[in-house]
Amino acid sequence: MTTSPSRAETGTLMPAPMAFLLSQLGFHAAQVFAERLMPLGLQPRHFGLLAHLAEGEGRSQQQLADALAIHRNVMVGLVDDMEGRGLVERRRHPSDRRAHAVFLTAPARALLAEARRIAAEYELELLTPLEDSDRTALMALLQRLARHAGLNPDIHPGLQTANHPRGARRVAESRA
Amino acid sequence: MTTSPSRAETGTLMPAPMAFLLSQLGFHAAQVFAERLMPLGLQPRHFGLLAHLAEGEGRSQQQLADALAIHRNVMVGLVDDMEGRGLVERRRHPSDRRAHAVFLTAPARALLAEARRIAAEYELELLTPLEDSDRTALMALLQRLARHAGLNPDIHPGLQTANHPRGARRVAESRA
DNA sequence: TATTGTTATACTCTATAACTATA
DNA sequence: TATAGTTATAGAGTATAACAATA
Repeated sequence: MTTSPSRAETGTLMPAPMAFLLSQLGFHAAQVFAERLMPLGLQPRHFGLLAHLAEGEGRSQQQLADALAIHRNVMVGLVDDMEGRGLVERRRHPSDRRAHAVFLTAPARALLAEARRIAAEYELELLTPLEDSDRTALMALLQRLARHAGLNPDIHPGLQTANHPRGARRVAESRA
Repeated sequence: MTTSPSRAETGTLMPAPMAFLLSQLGFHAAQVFAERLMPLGLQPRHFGLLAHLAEGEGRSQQQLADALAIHRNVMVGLVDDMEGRGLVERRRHPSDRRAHAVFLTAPARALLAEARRIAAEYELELLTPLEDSDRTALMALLQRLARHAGLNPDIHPGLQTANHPRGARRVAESRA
């Protein structure tokens, strides 16, 4: 082979090196996290729902969907899945007979704890090359960017399933 | 409403605040970039291919697929699409009659220039809250993380289409 | 009339495997 | 026998719209 004049945009040639690097790292982190979660039978969206419920149970599916920016139609399947595995329970909503009140089960709490352990473990690996002062500095810088970008701490853009008035999503293909 | 004991994991409660924030920002940046590219009729993958070809034309589809970590089957459709829009040309490969040599067209160069302008513009917006010294520091920190994570400057994980022996991808759903 | 949960349908995207023509 | 490009098929995931029950 040896035909590799490749090794293109190594940073300097990119018009948006920071955005690209940020995006690369962000997708990579999400990918690794998802892989490590797999042995638990969980996907990031499951983790997101569990973590959110742990902060306050009894919410309706619509409330959960809004909070995580997942479409309610998708939330149905997500709750179906987790209820089938005995991780959440649908109970009667105290004030709205149309809605369900979603609760965690004991096994779900144990599973969430384990998932959090895995997340913390990966966090350490990811940050290995940085000393404490660097980590603090990086965190502060990223938070400033996140704040300016208007990011909501509860919402991960990778889990969004459109709808929520949040900007176009349609893709421009000129294929067929 | 006012029923929002929500506002959960605001950073301190997260087991992996840096990884989560990084991922949030990375997905957000990719999302905004994709939206801004849409008016040009381009998706990030189109931009990736154009940018890569601009660094060296005449490569085979397989070489391009390897370089960008896109599956060759997907590369076919991508090149089909772009060829149909007059952005790339498939010519005879000088040394391998099985392969095509892919080249950019003049309109593609103009389009790539415009896309780069858009990218540079977004980069500035994203980095608005940081002064120059902060930007330099952030860039350095992210590069250290990227290097440690083994990221390839040419490959964006969000464009990967599996196959390439790069680790599992299968998802564990226990639905049906 | 609007909203919650649900379901059905169409559509997009991807994975996988196969095939051909070359190597 | 292996590889480049291509195509076909099936599957996962999503968007959209509709519906019944309730607000």
